Amino acid sequence: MSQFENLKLKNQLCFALYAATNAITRAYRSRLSHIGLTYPQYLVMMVLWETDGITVKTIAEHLHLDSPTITPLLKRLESCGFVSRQRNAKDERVVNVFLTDTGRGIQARVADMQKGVACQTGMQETQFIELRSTLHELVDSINQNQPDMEDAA
Amino acid sequence: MSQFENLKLKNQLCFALYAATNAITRAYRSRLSHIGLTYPQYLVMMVLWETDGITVKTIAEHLHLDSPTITPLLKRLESCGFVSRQRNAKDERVVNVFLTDTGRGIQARVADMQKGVACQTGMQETQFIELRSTLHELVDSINQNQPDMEDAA
DNA sequence: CATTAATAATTTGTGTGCTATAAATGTTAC
DNA sequence: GTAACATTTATAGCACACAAATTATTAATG
Repeated sequence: MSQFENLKLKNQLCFALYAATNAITRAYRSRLSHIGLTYPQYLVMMVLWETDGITVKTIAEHLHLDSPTITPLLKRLESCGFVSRQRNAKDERVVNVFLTDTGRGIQARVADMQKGVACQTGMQETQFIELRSTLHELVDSINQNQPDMEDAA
Repeated sequence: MSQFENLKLKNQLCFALYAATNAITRAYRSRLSHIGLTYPQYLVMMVLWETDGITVKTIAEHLHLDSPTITPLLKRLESCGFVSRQRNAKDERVVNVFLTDTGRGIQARVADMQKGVACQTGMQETQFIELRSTLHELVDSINQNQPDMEDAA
């Protein structure tokens, strides 16, 4: 047993997460490219399919990302014809994002594609659900225990 | 129950992974910035602490990334003084990467920092190990079931 | 009412992560 | 021994993800 056993790559939970996310994103990438979406764009579309017309800020909150991250992403989605962005008349600071007919139209194709990836993971339903649940707990836990106060320790 | 229940964000395993990886990377980012490393750079350093002097290709294989991805990363590590890159004399296609004294010297500080993140996850040892194991299985499974043959389906 | 504070979105700059391609070197076939 | 092929790295360009700063608008305060 070496010193620094905790710094071995294969013992790291963070690396296991990192590698798994990269792997599954790669699995989506080739399939999504046929539809004309990137993986984060696919996530945004899922948010809009659930709730059309919401604001940039709300989309960012759903994805646990910042507005600056998704602003250029939404512009690309708009230039591809999947969404339209409209500044809110009542509060002109706000931009609402709406699905176009095209954006709604690809939903069935995306659902098919999604099944393909699910197969590729080769995971049982029960294990799938448990893993998903554990990961959501992890996210909540990390966000609650944020130090945040910049050098408070 | 709506049609397309499988396309809801909160039901997605991939999004749970994506969000968890983003959250844990953020947790590392603030801590690593004091040391002068980014998160992927930290992963490379862990590889080198285990095996100094290996090639660019081998590092990439350990991290499940491609050489073009880590080449600029290694250059930044070199300009920060953590590693040195040396072209192999026997086979001049190959570049070996070596730790500098500085690169070796930060290992203890990084080990301390790592404990802080482990606390922030608020995870029990047994759950930690099980999650890590499940994720490694998932990565193997995705990589084995690669379609790969470009439109074979 | 005017000034200040807060909020929403964008802009800018840095660092990945990928694809595609090129360049350099090594290996093999003839 | 030279041509064809494979391997390794580097380069260029696109798309995130974030921090910090900016702009525009609204809300809050005296």
